[in-house]
Amino acid sequence: MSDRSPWFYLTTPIYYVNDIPHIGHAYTTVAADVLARTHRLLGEPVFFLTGTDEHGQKVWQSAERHNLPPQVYVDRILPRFRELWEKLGISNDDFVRTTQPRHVSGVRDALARLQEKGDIYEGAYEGWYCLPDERFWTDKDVEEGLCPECRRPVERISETNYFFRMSGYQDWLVSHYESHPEAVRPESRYNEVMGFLRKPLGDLCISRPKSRVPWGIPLPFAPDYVTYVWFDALLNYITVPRSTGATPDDGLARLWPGTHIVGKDILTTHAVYWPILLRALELPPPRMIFAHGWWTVDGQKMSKSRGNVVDPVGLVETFGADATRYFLLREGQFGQDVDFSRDALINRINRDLANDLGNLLSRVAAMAVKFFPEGGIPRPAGGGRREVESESARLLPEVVSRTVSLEFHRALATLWEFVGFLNRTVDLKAPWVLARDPEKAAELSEVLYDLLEGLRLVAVHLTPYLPATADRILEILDCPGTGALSLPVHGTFGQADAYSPRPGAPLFPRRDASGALLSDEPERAPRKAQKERASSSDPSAPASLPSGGQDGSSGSSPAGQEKPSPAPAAPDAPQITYDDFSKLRLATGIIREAVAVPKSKKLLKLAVDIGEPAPRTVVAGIAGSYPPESLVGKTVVVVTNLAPATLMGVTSQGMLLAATVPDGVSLLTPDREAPPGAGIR
RNA sequence: GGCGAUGUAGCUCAGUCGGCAGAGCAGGUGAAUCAUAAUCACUCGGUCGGGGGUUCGAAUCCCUCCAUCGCCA
Repeated sequence: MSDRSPWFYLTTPIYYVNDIPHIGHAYTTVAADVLARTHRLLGEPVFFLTGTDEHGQKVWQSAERHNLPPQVYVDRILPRFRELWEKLGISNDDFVRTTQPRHVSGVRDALARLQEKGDIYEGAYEGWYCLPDERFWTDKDVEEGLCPECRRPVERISETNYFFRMSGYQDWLVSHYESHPEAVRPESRYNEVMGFLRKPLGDLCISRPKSRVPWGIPLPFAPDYVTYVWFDALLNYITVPRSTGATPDDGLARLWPGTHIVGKDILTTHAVYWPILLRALELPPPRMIFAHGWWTVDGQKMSKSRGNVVDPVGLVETFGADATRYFLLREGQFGQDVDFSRDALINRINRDLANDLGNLLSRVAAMAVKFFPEGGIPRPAGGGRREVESESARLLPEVVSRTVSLEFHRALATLWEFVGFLNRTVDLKAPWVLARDPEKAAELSEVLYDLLEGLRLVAVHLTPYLPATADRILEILDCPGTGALSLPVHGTFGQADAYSPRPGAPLFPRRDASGALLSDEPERAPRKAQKERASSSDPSAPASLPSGGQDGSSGSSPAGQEKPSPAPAAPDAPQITYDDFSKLRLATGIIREAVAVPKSKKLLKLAVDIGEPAPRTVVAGIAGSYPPESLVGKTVVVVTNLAPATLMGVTSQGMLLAATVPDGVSLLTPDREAPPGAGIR
């Protein structure tokens, strides 16, 4: 099999569906997303896979506790991950679940093959078993009857199981790594793996008796056993490629070998067991395994028992997907541990995103419009000094090469070097001075073109990291990407013919120390006040960080500013004018009929009387909070000039206003009786 | 206990082949007024963990001690 498939096949680990997603999951997946998007930007065919690990004892037990069949249970908790990836803008090409038939059959095929080759044997095993960790320990490991890893009690278990013969492949693996030192990174992890391989490898237990663990893939040759979750999970990296071709072998030949991004905790599994398993299946080893570091929180290890687990959903909701992505990859080296703190996050947002980048775009776009109200700032003819061009040619290729080698923080630092250069250029060229002298009009135009073109290049190179922000920059520059961007086509200076930018709301509003938006800062400099804020300003903050709009936060704003923070309802929501608001037509309406929309869990079809000759049909996603019969006769608030939309086959001619509350929604209703169709302002 | 790594400015870190100690953030001073009180310039700040050695010359190479971390047992 050729090792040089043109495809860039990239995976994250599949996440244990029983876990609550935390910042570490987000870290791995965002990093992989940036890498995948960069390779796409370079014009390579990319297959980016993530997914969930759904078998095993813990899932089975949770399902039992919820009184649900395991499959129903995992279907129900799956959205925790899926929705997080959606919110974070993850561009995976496929999503594997270990309960999918394509995976199950792939695992069974692999097991049957190993069995035929004689790489699997039956053996007895006796040892101490830690139920929560789902692993055995030897007598030496166990201290006082407690699991050495999690300190919970272990139990003595003796059982017959199936084992995978690994020892026969050890020499091969060592020589493979000796000739491919780049295959495990960073280097310190490579050294660890080589150290691990200096000692003889034991065989790997790959089964669990069904009587103890009923939730898994049955062994094809021993139906009373299920496949051990690790073995099951690893194989996803090839069961999915198998499912993408006309035949399994076609699909595999196209995509495999892949590149794996994993956390440092699962390095041995991926760098030792997995290549050997592949070898036994006569497949080549992975191209590269990169083990990244862990997040600490305010200098402390992140753990459930400490209660300091950082919730990525809260981060995205408070700070936005792009700011979160930026922080994750900018704050530390990808191979090493990094510390999370709310102060550091806010600092990155204010300094790098708002001040350096956002403000650069604001000032350049504002000057372009001010000095050339008709727009059309052309690409300067001929040569001349092109500092921006040469600087872009010096720095931007490095941004790409750093990214491709997974040095994300250095890639971003380099891109920000260019941003800083553009800011310096503004000060140096002082367009506002040029603008005072009509004879300098040509020079002014050239300077602005250079800056705008520089900003376009920033946006293009930002695409993998901050996709939504990159789009917004291109929109403001009025050169939105025509479909897919490509570095060879769009990545060099001088591509745009002319600029007529359209300034918009700030890319990243500044935040105060509590994280609230500072959209309209008061006259009297609050800067001193911020500087003076006690370092112990929010002793209460540590644990639950940004788990949504905890209203404690605005009250604890520094220096006793009583000013209510300007409603940070939607973190990235631009400020609107009264004109904007007045476009909205709101009216009271009385619900005359309410029925469930067939096949929908959330939607109700309502007939709402808003004083028009006939009631309007409005489809509302409130079935979770209101039984249909409870709604008839209720007075509600309707947006009446919303463009109609068809949901589940029913056309809705408006929408109801409702507050989002913890357990669903709460409809807005007038405080006193109001007739249908009363206007609302 | 074995193997490996790390220790550089208040913080986070870069430092190639041995050749005058660097960046960002934080601190200080000033300039500018296009911009989200943003930006820009200048500046303060280091016994390169301790000790010893090699060398004309050591953050860099060698030895040793200390501290921290990782993998394994």
